[in-house]
Amino acid sequence: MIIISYVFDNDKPIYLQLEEIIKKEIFKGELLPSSKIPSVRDFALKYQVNPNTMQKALQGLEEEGFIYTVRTSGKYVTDNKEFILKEKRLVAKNLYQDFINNLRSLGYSDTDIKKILKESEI
Amino acid sequence: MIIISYVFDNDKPIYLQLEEIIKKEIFKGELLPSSKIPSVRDFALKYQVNPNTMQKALQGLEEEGFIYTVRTSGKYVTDNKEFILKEKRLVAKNLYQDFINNLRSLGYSDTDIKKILKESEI
DNA sequence: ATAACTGTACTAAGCAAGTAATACAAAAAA
DNA sequence: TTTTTTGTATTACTTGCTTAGTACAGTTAT
Repeated sequence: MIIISYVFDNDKPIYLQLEEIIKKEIFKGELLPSSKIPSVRDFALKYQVNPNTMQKALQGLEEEGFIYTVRTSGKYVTDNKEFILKEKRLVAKNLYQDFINNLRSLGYSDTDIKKILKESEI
Repeated sequence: MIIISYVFDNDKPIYLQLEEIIKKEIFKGELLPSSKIPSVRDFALKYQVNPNTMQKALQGLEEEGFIYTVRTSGKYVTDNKEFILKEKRLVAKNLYQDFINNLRSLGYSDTDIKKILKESEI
């Protein structure tokens, strides 16, 4: 059992942070489609959280369609690769839009923003 | 007295959201350097929050250097225009870095990111 | 002088959300 | 058949934010 010593942000509920972390594992292919994920208790142990907290996170992921449950057997990553890819792209798109909107709310014009993006080296 | 019917996000403390809102008013020049801002009670009324909540927000802004207090007279926006501009740029820079880091955490490579930025129209 | 307005401090109460502990039900494994 | 493992439900605790009320001190306006 690998224990992940993850530092959680105090500003957000842990279960939401867990959702994001696990979702990223799916996006990155660290959790493969159709594969069985660790049990609620094992997963909780791995991330050093309460099993209920982990369950809440996994319920969220199930409602979103990333995982499904076979009762008394376990939880599995969806086999819908297309869905995973689309979600990943959607998240990226939303990150971009939020970024742009935030710059605008600071008072930057679209011309300013284009300039900022052009001059930026990653 | 203009009442702002602002919808606060339940995920974050109201006083922090107020700090961001007022900070943006300063960045945008809606609150000018050296100008007097509404009293704690008036400001609270304007945003429909408890005076204590508003005071907490204004205290935060004072600690950051955006406003200063003249006791029994009122609170004023800093006259340091240079500071305001630098802070605005810092916020923008951090937004950019967070954006890039988030894309990376989704599994996008730097090459992917460059492509995304290049193909994006605002 | 008096009243009104400024920021500030303090206490208490209540509420909501997150977390934790425990117990239950069903299937699989031994 | 018994034990273990799975997900799930319920209940209680804790924490932090918001709200509310009150009070004080100093300046400004009347």
